Amino acid sequence: RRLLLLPPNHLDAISQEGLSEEREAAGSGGEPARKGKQRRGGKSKRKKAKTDEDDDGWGEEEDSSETESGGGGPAAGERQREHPFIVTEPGEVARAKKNGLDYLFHLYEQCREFLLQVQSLAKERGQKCPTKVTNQVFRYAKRTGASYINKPKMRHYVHCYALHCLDEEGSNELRRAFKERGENVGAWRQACYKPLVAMSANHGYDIDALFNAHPRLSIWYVPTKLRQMCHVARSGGGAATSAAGGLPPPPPPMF
Amino acid sequence: RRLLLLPPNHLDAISQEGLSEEREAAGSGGEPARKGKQRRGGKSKRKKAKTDEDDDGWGEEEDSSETESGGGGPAAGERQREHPFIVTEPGEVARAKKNGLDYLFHLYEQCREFLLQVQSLAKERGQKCPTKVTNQVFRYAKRTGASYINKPKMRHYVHCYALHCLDEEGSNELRRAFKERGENVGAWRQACYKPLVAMSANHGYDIDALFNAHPRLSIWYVPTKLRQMCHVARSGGGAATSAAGGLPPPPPPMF
DNA sequence: AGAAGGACCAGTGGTCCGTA
DNA sequence: AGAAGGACCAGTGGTCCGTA
Repeated sequence: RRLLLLPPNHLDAISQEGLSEEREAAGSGGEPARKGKQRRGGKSKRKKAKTDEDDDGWGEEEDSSETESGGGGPAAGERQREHPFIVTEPGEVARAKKNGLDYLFHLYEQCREFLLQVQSLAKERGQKCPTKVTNQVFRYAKRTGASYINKPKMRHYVHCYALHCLDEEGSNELRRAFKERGENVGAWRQACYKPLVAMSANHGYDIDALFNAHPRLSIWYVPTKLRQMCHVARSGGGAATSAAGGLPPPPPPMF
Repeated sequence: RRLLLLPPNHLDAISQEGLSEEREAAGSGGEPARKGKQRRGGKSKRKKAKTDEDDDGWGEEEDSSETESGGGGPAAGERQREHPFIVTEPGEVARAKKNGLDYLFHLYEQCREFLLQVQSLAKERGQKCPTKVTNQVFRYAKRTGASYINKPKMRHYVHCYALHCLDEEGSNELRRAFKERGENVGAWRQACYKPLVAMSANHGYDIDALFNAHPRLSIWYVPTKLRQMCHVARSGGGAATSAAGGLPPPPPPMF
């Protein structure tokens, strides 16, 4: 069951060791390992050879077509990243060093499971219990081996996941349309904002309420840009722009 | 209406100016005002002469009995603080440079009003809306002139306020008993923990649930020590201490 | 060019400890 | 001594920008 959650090309504990070595090597002499703006040098991450259990049918590849370093795993000095996403239809499996959108959404479900575990641990220990996917959860995910999950990525696509949660049909249609047109992931991502703003209008443009009403979505922070777009839509959506003085801003057109 | 919320001895805008001067004087030469561990020197706060409107019947004094500086307001170089709390019965007004516990609890109600204002502003502006009394709320309170409200003080007595909210009768009895015995505020404060832990037992020792069930209490963070005490009570409250290996810790005796 | 993510940064929750 | 609160600090939310 757990293995089904692994990504097609995840990094493993070996990478963690690589990181550790890097960290230790940095503090030469034992001083508190200054973290100046320049801490980008050391390249020592490694990728492990893919094992059979890792093939979970989610995307597959990254094996024989390993060109950059001849034989086995990549040489030291290569920085391993997740493959970029491409716009895929629902159910479509991405090929050729790409990841599909089903996999993207799957990462959000994984984060939710990590949150549930962190919550469960916190309760056992009598500690504060997070209600959202926090830094603590990302750290836990990484420690648990899910090194392919990171905060910037998850935050970047939250609103895409939101559309998937709130209007799966609409989300699916959008994916098909953008794949058809050959648009890249960035364009699809941008297009996910509009239907969400439209949905928020039915709730007085309260995007937080919309997120909180959905149990799998409520654990995610509302992205700043989406909140701003809903605010602008509420304020500027009407015919005329209020020319009156400062105080009570445009009333929300509720339902 | 607003004036009724002011404390018996609040500081005012003058104090803020004093602080500003202090801050500017610190950065001698224009460098980024280093904030080393030593930033404790400058004394430049001032207290303003009390005006008639300030007499709101909450505690009164600090007027003619001003001994330390002869005539009018205190001289520059005096650091003004709120008067310390003393244990008072419900309805009892503290005298002689002391503040009573009704006033303490009143501060919590004031913070709630400041939170409501911050929330209202945030919603108007389409910004994140705090659900708790955060740093932002304390900053807003201070800016609005409530310089007598500060975070360490409010956090220090949160559990006392919790008892007042959740069991006003019990809280009142405790106050009477501790006043009778001539106990100081610290002793009364310590005594407020126990009844709360006992109440939490009825909710599976889930102190967060207890806080969240009360609308005026739910806006306050659960104090670390109270959470720990509830955890200890849940774990060690039973007859025997589990000698078994690590994993599933003591089950909560729920109701 | 398009995209993934290490690392930074302003402001947070939490509370110590120099102060009165 | 008992108590109020300025100021510190580790770890947060947020995302930029050097990287691949």
